[in-house]
Amino acid sequence: MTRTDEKVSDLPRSKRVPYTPESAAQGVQNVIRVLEGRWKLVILFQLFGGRIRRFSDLERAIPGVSQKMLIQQLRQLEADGVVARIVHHQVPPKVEYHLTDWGQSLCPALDALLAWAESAPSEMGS
Amino acid sequence: MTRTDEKVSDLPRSKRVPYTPESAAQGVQNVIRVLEGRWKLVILFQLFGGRIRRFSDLERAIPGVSQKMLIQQLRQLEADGVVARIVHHQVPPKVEYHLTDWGQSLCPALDALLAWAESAPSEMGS
DNA sequence: CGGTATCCGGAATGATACTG
DNA sequence: CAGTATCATTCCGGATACCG
Repeated sequence: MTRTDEKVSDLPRSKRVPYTPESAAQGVQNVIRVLEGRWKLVILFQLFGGRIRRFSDLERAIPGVSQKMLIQQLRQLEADGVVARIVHHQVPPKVEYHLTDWGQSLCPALDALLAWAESAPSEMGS
Repeated sequence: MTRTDEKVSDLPRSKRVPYTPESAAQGVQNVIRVLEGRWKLVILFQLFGGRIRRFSDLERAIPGVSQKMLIQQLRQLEADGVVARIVHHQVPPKVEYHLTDWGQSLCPALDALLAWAESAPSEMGS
């Protein structure tokens, strides 16, 4: 496994396409930045599978989140093109959120991370 | 693409294995937690491909990092079982870092994230 | 209902100096 | 060389109050 003529899949994209190790790290960091935040992943998992939820739905579905945080993370996800926002101009106001196609396509990558975590050597306890 | 009888791969693991959407989000958050930190991914990309680097190598290879942050993030990655540390008892001191097998196996998952980012609808500018 | 505005505390990061 | 210790700063998230 530590051969020098290693498999291509053992090397990151940075070694296969015109990316330096630094820019590749940068690229992944950008992704992490999109995903990080106390509530973003929770929101995403509430929306995966094409589900559409109102602001108040999310608020109720995510115990402990404040309005400030919920709207903030939703806005960031929206700015990043992961989540879409639909405003129904009516009273009382109604705003719905759902994943963009691109946001939905994040699912397999997240699964890969989950699978990686599950493949841990089983001594992780700290 | 927005059918209701969606493909299995359109749903996260939480819908296929005994995980709730919440615990699935929790699982991914744990992974993010391992990966987050201003310098961790940079360190990882310096180590991918079975590379072994000394502390000072990393310090030089990662412009802008302080000794404090470098050692802190290395220690955390080590505690999480991603990075291994080899101390050569000699003077001057020599300490080498490399990825564990498990850490190396993170590469494909990161590539998936990178691929996802590259598949963006091309309006991301904010 | 779906937000905004403001204040606050703790954690993460950075700068700098010192050490085995 | 490979760290540790201390202090300063910046950032993130929580609490609360108010608004169209």
